[in-house]
Amino acid sequence: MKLSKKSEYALRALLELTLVHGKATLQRHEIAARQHIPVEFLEQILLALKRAGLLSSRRGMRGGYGLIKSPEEVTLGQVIRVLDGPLAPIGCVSKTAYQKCRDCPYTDNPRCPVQQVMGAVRDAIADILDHYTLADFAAGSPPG
Amino acid sequence: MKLSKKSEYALRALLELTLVHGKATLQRHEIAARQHIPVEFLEQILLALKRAGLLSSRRGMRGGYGLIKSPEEVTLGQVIRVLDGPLAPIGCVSKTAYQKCRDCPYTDNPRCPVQQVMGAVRDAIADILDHYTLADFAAGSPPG
DNA sequence: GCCAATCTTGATTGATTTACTTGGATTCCA
DNA sequence: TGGAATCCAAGTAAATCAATCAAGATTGGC
Repeated sequence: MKLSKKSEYALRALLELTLVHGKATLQRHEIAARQHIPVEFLEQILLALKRAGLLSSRRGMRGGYGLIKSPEEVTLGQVIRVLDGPLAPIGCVSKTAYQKCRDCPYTDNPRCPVQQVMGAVRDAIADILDHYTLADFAAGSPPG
Repeated sequence: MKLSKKSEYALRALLELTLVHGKATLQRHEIAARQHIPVEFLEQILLALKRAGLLSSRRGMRGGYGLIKSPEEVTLGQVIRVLDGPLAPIGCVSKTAYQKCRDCPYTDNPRCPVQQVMGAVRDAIADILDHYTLADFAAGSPPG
């Protein structure tokens, strides 16, 4: 049940980009300094977020990164899925990346006890993270 | 946000032991066969559950493992913590294994945005798993 | 008392993942 | 054209995961 450093850094980087959204862009070393993130590691995270369509970037001397979408329409769930994959604790209850469980005596019967509990856990996690936007996150207050 | 194979197998093994609770004990190969678990791997899981005080065991020819506690008083949260460690996605929001987060610009200020979201996620997970007993699990119906 | 079945314990392995690092290529602006 | 930035593919060291293996300890049955 762990969040990777990659996802944590991604959230923190997006926090900084949300704070300056509309006003400025930031270079990787600025984000790294503000959030104490190893700069070269941060780079590959920003790149992934860019490929996922969340960030724009600009090379060269006055380059940097900026948030493309408005902070109200990006959820933390989306971000974490980009870097860590599905939120579900187990493949057979994932809604975004379902995977049939083999080697299980119930083989995908929805009455499988493991599937039932983990389905509930997945829903609880997704309920929070898919409703928590970057705007909520930067404001430091839960959505609602 | 993943559940390890170890924890999954532990839950499935305990499911079998719950089903025969009070009536019989089971040997590791019986559990392994019913739940398709590699027997030597299962062994170290059962041992960990025994050390955690959940199982009793008996060596020799008519040996085997049995559930010590009643299925109503063992929660899935307890089981998963034995094998996978804390439920919290990040150390600084764990209640059973709190760890101060260093290298974070907020250094443990409860207003840290990451701490706020992940705290909510931890609570949601624990709310489910710490109220879901082995009895609920074996019955295939959520607690309540 | 001996044997075979069973649990107990610790070490080891191989694959994968994590958290970075390195080295270069490309782009932009002055 | 040169320096400052992003882009991108690999590589690496350490940890973790999922087993596997090899010996020992204990018990029941004969």
